Amino acid sequence: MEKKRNAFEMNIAAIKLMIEQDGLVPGDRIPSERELAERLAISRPSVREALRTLAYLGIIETRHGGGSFLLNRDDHTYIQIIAQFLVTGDSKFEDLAGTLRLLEQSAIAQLDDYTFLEEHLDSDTAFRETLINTVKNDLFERIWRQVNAFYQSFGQGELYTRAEREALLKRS
Amino acid sequence: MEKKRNAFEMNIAAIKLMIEQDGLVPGDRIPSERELAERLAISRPSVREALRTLAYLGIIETRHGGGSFLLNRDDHTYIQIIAQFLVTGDSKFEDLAGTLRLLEQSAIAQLDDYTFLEEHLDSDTAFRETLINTVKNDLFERIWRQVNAFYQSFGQGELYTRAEREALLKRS
DNA sequence: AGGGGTAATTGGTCTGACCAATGCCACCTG
DNA sequence: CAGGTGGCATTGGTCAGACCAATTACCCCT
Repeated sequence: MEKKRNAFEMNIAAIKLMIEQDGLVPGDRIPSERELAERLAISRPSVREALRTLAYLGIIETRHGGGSFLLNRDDHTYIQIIAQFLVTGDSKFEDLAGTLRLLEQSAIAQLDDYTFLEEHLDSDTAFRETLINTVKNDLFERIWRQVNAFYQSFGQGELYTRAEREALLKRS
Repeated sequence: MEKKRNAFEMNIAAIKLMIEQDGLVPGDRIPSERELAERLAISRPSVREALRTLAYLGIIETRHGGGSFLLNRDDHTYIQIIAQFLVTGDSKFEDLAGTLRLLEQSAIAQLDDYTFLEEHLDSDTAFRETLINTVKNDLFERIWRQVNAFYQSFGQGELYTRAEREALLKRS
């Protein structure tokens, strides 16, 4: 395929290829930085630049003095990375509240039984937390948690009043 | 809060913070590696490890001899990069499709006039793109775009059939 | 056999150097 | 004066080597 990629990306690809060829599985330790440098015929700084990126992506984990280990792909660290860049910059606070309302509205729309939600009408956080848990979708839940965490970091209060919570349930 | 992050992630955060404080916008050139090292009081290899990661994520672009430049957010390729490492199970894919349906459902729920959407019933992508544009919420739109880009990277086809698109409009 | 301490291993960081590509600017040439 | 053209400064790309810090492995002594 494209062999015009720069050296850095080729190094990442080479390390990935070596992991596959060595038959390494999540949890295994990958060769040390010095050994990788020797096997790939590149310097250790170059190896480190590649490993640091892989670690940032959640592909591997490095332990000082211990080594680098393949991570389980189910750790879902990728969504954290995505969220980190989603919430940076110029996202206004109104966007945060609005996005939360949209997410929770779609969660309510697919509810068939919502009687147990009435038990949490008194607490804004418990109400919304319980609501999101009814959606059996891990990605959706993680997105909501990130947006909600960012919303909370602004130190704002409740998203809905009690009357609004009651109205949400009656509308369905 | 979490200030126990390792030095590498703090360097990335520091560079991102400097970009914001300097008021840099996409297209601008960021300080040279040597200048960054001096301003952040770290070594150039450490700066490079951070910059290489940012470049791999598509946040910046580096030109040999020219410098490093901020890229437009829309050009970020980290979704595809991460997807490259996650192409294993279809369980994740189900989450992607489900999340997209939830997001778009909430977009439809707040529509009052949807006649112009009928013009795009023939195209799945145009239909959903137009739908999201009706929501005047930058953060919501960005989340949708990222999830949709992730979904597309799996090479799947349409999210809805034409009949489903028509049903979505009639239900409102 | 168990515990403790030391040495080897490994990641973390830095200094310094040199090469390669780019960009700028003065200089030369028509 | 206009345009090219060469060289020099800047900047990224890569490497070698060194030293520190944390962990691990192993040996030795009890």
